[in-house]
Amino acid sequence: MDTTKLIEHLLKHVQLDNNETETIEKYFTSKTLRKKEFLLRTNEVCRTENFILEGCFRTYSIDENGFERTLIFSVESWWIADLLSFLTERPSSYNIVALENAKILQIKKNDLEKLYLEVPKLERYFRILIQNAYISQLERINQNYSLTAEQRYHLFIQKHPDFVQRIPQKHIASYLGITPVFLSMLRKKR
Amino acid sequence: MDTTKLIEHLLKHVQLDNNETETIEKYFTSKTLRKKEFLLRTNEVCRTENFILEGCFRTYSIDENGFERTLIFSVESWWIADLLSFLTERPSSYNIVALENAKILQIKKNDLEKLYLEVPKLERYFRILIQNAYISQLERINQNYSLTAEQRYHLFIQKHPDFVQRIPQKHIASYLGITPVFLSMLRKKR
DNA sequence: ATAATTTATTCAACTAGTTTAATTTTTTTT
DNA sequence: AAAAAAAATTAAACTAGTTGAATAAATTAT
Repeated sequence: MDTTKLIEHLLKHVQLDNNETETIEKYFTSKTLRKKEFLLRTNEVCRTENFILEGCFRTYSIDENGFERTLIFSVESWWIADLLSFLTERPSSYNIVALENAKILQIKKNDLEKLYLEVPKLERYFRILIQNAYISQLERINQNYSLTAEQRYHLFIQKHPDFVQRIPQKHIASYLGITPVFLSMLRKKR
Repeated sequence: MDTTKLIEHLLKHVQLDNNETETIEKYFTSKTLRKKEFLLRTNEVCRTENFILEGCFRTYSIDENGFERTLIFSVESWWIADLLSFLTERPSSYNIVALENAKILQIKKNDLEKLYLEVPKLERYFRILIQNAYISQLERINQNYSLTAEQRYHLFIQKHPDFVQRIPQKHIASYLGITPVFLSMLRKKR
């Protein structure tokens, strides 16, 4: 199991000695998923925090009319889980699906709690990570309100040029909160 | 300076002994603001994390057409700051204004960093807090996409019945991402 | 208390984005 | 390589929410 990418990422935010990195490594197991395979389905409990080594995931919900709402795209070196379900051990209201063949590292809730006790610096690591995630969510809410769909689309391709290649348009539309039809119209304009 | 409310809130999430609570208390200063006074203005750096003892605040941005977008309402026992500006020490793009006379406890960035070293449990405390905030932001994004303005309004008054009393309608409209005119039309419907 | 200012309401014309459905293009499967 | 399935495009009718402007109601200041 190759945890290099994970350790590298941890080291970007906190200092760790060899003992600590070894302790950390022991708690993770690796898993591969094929394209279209689900990491989590609605009504299941999200049992693991997952660090993406390879591949790309989509987190989405399904509303009462059966429409999908994409909330998050996640790629290499990001963490992915339904935090609410993971923390509360209650059924999730989200789906997480692999958009490409993928490889991840997983840690269970109990193990993460143990790990926090053994390597308290990880409290800091995750605090920083979630702070950043929170900040960008807030910015996203701000932009959803103040920008038109067209502006949001151009901002998206500018911020995530790689996603545009990797991810089907209809999912990008559902991330932007518009219909695939309207996205297609916007693209035609230029 | 009365830090009871702060300590009570901390104790809900982490265990602290008397030494620790005393250490914590020393780092905070208290401040009062009158209604309409600003805690933070666009282009200023957000120097403090603020714990609300009394009163109600509104965090908003102003778009290129001069329209206000309300992102957060915050009341007693919540933390309030522009996290991005606070962490990066760069100018904020948000305004934070008191909607009522208010009393807060403040801690500066350097002091908070010191405090994290002295009382590492606070890393955990803030991690948990921000996790929760992140989760509710994500839910909010989800709802903004899947619900109509009318549904969002009814959800809002159901979730925050107190806010409806305390906060002018036009701010609630700007929080919901609609015009005051349209909110007024929705209210008329029932 | 009165005047001045801000906030909320109402209405009608308007527009950004949706819906439905048919057609074309691309991707996946065999 | 062909067939099947999924994704993207196009067009036209539609609707949720906006805009602007005028009026009424509620707050704030003098």
